[in-house]
Amino acid sequence: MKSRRKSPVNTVTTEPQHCSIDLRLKILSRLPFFSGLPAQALQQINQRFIEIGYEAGNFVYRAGDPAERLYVVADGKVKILQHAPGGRDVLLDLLTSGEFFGSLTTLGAASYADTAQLQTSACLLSIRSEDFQQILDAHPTLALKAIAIMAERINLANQRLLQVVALPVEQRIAFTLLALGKKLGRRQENGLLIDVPLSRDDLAEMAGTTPETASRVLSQLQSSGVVDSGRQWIAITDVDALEQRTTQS
Amino acid sequence: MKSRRKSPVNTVTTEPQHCSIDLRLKILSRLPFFSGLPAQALQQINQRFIEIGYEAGNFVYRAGDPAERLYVVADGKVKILQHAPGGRDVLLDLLTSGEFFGSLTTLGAASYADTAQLQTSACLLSIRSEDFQQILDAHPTLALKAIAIMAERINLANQRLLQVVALPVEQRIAFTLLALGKKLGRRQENGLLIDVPLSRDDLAEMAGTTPETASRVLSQLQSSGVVDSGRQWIAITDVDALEQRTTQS
DNA sequence: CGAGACGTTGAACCTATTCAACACTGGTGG
DNA sequence: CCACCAGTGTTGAATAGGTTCAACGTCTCG
Repeated sequence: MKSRRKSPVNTVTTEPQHCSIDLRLKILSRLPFFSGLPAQALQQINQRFIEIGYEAGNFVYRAGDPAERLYVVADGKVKILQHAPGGRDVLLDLLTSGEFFGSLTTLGAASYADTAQLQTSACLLSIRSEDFQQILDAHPTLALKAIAIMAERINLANQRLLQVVALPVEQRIAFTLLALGKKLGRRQENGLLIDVPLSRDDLAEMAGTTPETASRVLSQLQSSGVVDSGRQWIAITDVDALEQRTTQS
Repeated sequence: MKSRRKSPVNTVTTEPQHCSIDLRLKILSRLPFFSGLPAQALQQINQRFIEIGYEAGNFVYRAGDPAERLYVVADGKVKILQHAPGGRDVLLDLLTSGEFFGSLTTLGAASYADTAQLQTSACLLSIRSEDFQQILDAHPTLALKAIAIMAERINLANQRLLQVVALPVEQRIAFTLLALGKKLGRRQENGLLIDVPLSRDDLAEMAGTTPETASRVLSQLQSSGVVDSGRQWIAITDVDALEQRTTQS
């Protein structure tokens, strides 16, 4: 039975009102950064942010652009890419509501090393690095949290490096799908849906392989009943079975 | 001509007096963290550190150990490893005098994700994460610097991931050697000596390949006159030629 | 001097890429 | 409304790059 249902992924375009001032405060207060901060301080911080609405496919910034802003995802999904000279890319992360990216301070590199592109239409909050640096200066607790989050990201990057070097493609794809499921999964009748439009190319760029190989592995997983997938969507139907694939053959 | 001179790498064991109290202050003031801080504050911070001398090969900590200390390299070289279940490891970094590793705050993961091992005998300064967190709290400028340094490390990790995915072994090894030369290079008659004992296994673990392949590539580079190497040492005799190898065949 | 770690080289093998052809899907414009 | 087309996904076969296994050489240190 090869009938592929239409994509169950929610592709509804973000409405303008989703970026309302109310949502802004809510998003900011949900951020690991700002949780626990007095409402007044939050209000002040909120004023420094501007909001930007984009359509899917648009670039927030490209590698090489001057790095002078920090971004927070209010609604939608953003993908962070790294380009190789040979044309092959790596998809570093898929960010969702509440996560930040870009430049935190003015101390770092002068230009972005990676590219940020909208995976779906989205609403972003943005602040000048300069302004955010002042906020960090005024609230040392926030800086400590930022350090902790960045430490985690370093560990994640190292983990992925290890996987690419030490594990076969099949296992890497299994890990990638599980991570996506954990982060972006939505419970459904058919299983755990990865709730973002995701092509074979995207998956390949996450697992460090080619779209053809990603397709092959996915086909095999599908015929084993571990995942269900179609055009631009993937659902994990058997999480345990997929976890087993991360260890052996 | 295959005569290999004895290793030109300085393998002198760190003497106890290298870890003297004088050196401690000097090392700390050289740290990106603490540069520009008033001498008095530095003195206070210095008191929170303890010093530890280790012999080459010893482990500072292993993956899984409770993460509760931050370390600073006073003298010697430390390698940071990540272990794969299959036995294959990745050498994440080779730290030298002035660099830090370990756990900066108590907010992060409860245990280390990587392993720190001495590449040479070394002297380390160490502070409890708890105490360091207080220092960061008291000096927001330090926290900002820490954030910048971590952002750079994230970029570095992503860069390496990209290389492993997109570039052939030869180019990865060339990049690795150039990075090592830039960081640990010492000018010599025969060229730029990578001033740390480095086996083929180490090089392989840095470039994400096997010792056999590393040896083969190195042999080829040697017969082209680009590098000179022996047991546990490598020198770059022609930096420009090596840089060319990072782009093409 | 002997033993063990380190390094080199060869040959077979295998995994994943590459190249290519084809199928399906969804949206656009005639 | 249908036909078309570009984007997306699938599958096959050939290829190549690197690993693996193995044997041997060399250096260092006790």
